[in-house]
Amino acid sequence: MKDVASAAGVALKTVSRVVNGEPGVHPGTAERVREAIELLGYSRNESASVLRSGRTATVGLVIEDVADPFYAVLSRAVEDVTTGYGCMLLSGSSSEDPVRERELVGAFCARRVGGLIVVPAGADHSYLRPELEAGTPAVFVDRPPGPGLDVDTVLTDNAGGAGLAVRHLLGHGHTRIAFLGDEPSIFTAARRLHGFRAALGHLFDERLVAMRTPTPAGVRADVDRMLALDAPPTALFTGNGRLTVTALRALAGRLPALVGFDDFELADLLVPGVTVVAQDPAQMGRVAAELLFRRMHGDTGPSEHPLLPVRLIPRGSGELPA
Amino acid sequence: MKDVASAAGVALKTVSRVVNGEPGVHPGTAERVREAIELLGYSRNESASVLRSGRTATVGLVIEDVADPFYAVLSRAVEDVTTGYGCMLLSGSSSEDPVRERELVGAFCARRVGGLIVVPAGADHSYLRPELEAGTPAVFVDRPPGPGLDVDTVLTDNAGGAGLAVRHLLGHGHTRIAFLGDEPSIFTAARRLHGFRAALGHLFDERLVAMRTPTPAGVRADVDRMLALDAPPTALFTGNGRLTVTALRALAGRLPALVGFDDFELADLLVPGVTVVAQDPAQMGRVAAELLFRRMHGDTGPSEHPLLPVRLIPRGSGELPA
DNA sequence: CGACCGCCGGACAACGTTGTCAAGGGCCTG
DNA sequence: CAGGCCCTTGACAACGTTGTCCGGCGGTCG
Repeated sequence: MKDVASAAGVALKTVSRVVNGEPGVHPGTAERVREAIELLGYSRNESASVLRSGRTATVGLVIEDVADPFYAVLSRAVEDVTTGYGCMLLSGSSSEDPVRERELVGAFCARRVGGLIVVPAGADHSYLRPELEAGTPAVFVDRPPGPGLDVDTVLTDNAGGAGLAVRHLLGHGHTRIAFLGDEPSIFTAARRLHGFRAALGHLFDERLVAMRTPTPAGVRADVDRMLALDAPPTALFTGNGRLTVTALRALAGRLPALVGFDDFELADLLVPGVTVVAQDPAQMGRVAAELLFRRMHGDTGPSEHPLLPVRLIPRGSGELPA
Repeated sequence: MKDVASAAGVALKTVSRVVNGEPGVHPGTAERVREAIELLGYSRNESASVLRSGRTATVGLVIEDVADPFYAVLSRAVEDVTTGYGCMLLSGSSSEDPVRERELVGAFCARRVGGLIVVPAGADHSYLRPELEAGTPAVFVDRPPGPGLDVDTVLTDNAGGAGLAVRHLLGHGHTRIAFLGDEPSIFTAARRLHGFRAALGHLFDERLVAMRTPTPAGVRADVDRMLALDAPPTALFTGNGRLTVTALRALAGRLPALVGFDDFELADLLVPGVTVVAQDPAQMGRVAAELLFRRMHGDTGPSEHPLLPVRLIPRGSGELPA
């Protein structure tokens, strides 16, 4: 910048003004400065700018895994909103590891992000308190923070969605409905189990519930065990997209009625089409990002907790008779 | 940091030494400093650190769209390697827009990233020259840079893969093979067309080629036109994952033999299973990232251009007879 | 017992930018 | 014609950290 200033024959500050589009610079001067910038291939040092001004125009996003289509779509939505506000997005995958989550948040804060969007992996987020008090807003997405932290959240109606699925299957005559879910320590899995149980009422049977990290072998074992019962299930409710796909492979043709939580590409092309309770990850990302930017722009109202609706999409597998 | 220093009763520099794990600090002093850090919830200001030292421990990644599973997996692989080297990953989606690509690269450079991994959208990358000369290495992935830029690339054997697909179909008796590809201005699409044409030789028929951005309506029109020919194709080669899926929908049961470029989840569960020529996006990301880190660590050898192999996975759709 | 050496801690400048404040010059108004 | 105001420009300090250099203290060797 010093070089640009001397090349254009002006003071440092004038170059700074031009670079930042501040008013009060003679158009001719500005043009000369711009030429010098072009000529020298100058690019502003963001670090120095941040250091001096305290502003970063950066937002941090912690998700579970970018390679998971659900979070990939969510990321993209957040990125689009962020870009729309002239900000950059920093993101990282926690791999469901609380330690990694905390490292990522720490790295983002050290880079002085203006705000955080977090899909939490851990159960304790007291480490965030200093940042929140320092004025860095945070929005929790898909799962709430640990106890004692009053921040905005954007959650899906997990229990309601599970209820929707169960009632749909009940409506097609099923009374033996099984549930395959993720680890019960994961918030969404627990909420979906809750909704499942509540909608089934006295029809709930513990033997028809299996909750674990969805590995092919594990899911196959669960499916085999359930199908071998004296009174096997006639319908299956799978608790997330990965489980639905894993279960379809494990079933290998022995297809009971099936409704899955989460939509996925090609669900419509399978035979039969897979009926799902669909969330909208892009909407989730947009809502969270917009909320975050409102906070970053100074909205200090009480914390908000929008609950996003789900939608049942019948495609065939959920409409098979009992 | 100043506060930490006075709380611990030491000088600024000593705190700096502790934070950076530099030698030459009495263990007891270091412990006192760490306690003060913990107590005050201090976190180093990365901007100031970068400004002073010039080092960033950050890598920039420009891809086409995080929400695309191919790039999502690639991103994750790059992120894992980056994390392994103690670096942070900055990434952004260009949406196939050269202007956006350039903006992203500019933003990354302004943040003084240590290196760049780019899936280029544009055809001219001379704007990168100053950065490269300034010592910021770059690796181009999936597509080469515009002419006149001597940088590392990591590409897939696109033409070879297309040839593999065509010979597979020829081997099952097909002589009328159609090609649906993306915009020919996209490098990979052009290379795949090239391989397709070369492998077909005199059997190549221009009426059986359609190249465009894969919209459902457009692909349907292409498919309808080809199937209505006097001598319709008996086999179809689709030029990327998105096209394969779009074509499957457009075909709606009128299924000729089909081989797709790119593997995709559930390809094995469709009926028949979809035969594909599979790339390995994770490997692509890893190779590119490792190469970049070698450059960042000072390897100044001649530019490298690994060509990643592809693999034909027969699943049924490519083995249908003519 | 004295001098030298090594180890540890501290003072200070500098990184590149921007906020503050002030000064110069031209133009409008009284 | 003079005074004042606005527009444009510039000088300077400060942001938080780290590299450089120096000083003091204790131990060891001659």
